[in-house]
Amino acid sequence: MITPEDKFRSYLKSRGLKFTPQRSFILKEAFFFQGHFNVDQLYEKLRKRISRATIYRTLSLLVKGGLIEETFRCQDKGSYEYIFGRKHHDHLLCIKCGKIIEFREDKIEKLQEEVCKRYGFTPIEHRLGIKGYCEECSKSLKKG
Amino acid sequence: MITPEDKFRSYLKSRGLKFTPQRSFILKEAFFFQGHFNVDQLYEKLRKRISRATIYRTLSLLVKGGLIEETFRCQDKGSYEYIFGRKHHDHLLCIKCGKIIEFREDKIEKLQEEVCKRYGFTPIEHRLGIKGYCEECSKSLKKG
DNA sequence: ATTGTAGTTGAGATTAAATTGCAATTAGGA
DNA sequence: TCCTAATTGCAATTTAATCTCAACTACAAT
Repeated sequence: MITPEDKFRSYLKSRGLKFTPQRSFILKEAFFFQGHFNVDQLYEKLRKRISRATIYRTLSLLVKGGLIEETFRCQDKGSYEYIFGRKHHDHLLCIKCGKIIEFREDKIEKLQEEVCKRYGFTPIEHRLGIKGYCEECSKSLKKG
Repeated sequence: MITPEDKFRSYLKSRGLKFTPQRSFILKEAFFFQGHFNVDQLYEKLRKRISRATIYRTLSLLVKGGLIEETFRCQDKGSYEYIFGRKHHDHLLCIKCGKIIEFREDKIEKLQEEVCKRYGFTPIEHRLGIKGYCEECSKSLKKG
């Protein structure tokens, strides 16, 4: 059973890079969020031990290593998501309360492949985000 | 037949804002690109007449007025697209040559609506971008 | 266990995008 | 034509993100 740390370590090793305590802490904290997070949230929890520069540098490595992914931008800040061991999914974003709903729709994935084929396009990654109002916020809009 | 200027003027009027020469020029230039553009490209063509600040301020108004749309970010710069009088579409982005291919796939749109219904979600807008290699770049990768 | 070295870190400087404050200017209704 | 609130350009500012560099350290070779 391969752990996130195993994966990160082997990515680093393959590039002649080192597994440092800072990188270990950042990996653990990123995992702790179990989903979406941004640099500020991470920095807030690690500021006593780790500088912003190192956080930025490490996030970039975690992306290259396939452990996290940059998702949509939120208020002009880069936003990340832990992807190790998780299936690909897309997002609904509530523009009122900020809630993020993950969904997976295989038919959409299939259709995307078809589109790519149609254009001779070789897809590497894709991102689908739908902005709107979540169920609760839709209701409160109708009422109020 | 309603023109882009009509639409922008009526948006401005509805908010008690003014239709200035600067706004007129920016609207025309944005339209001239017939598709995707960023602030730099616009500024390059208008620098003699219009300041960067005004371009940023006007783009924001054009977005609110429904004439342009912020699309994906490209190299950390906001990128816009003229949408007035055009149908919604999604994008394929070549990460090698930078080419942008627009496509429209109604089945994907339909499926998105279904997903939203499933979650009681009221969609306002969505964005689907697929990154990869365009036909030419795919070929040159195989060769080289 | 020791050593050597290439990679890493933190602090602060730097870059670049985008926003803001303000005095001078102007659109457009009265 | 006049009046006023909106707009503009400029420069200063803000903010995210990157970079520089001296001090430090992981880790492989010895």
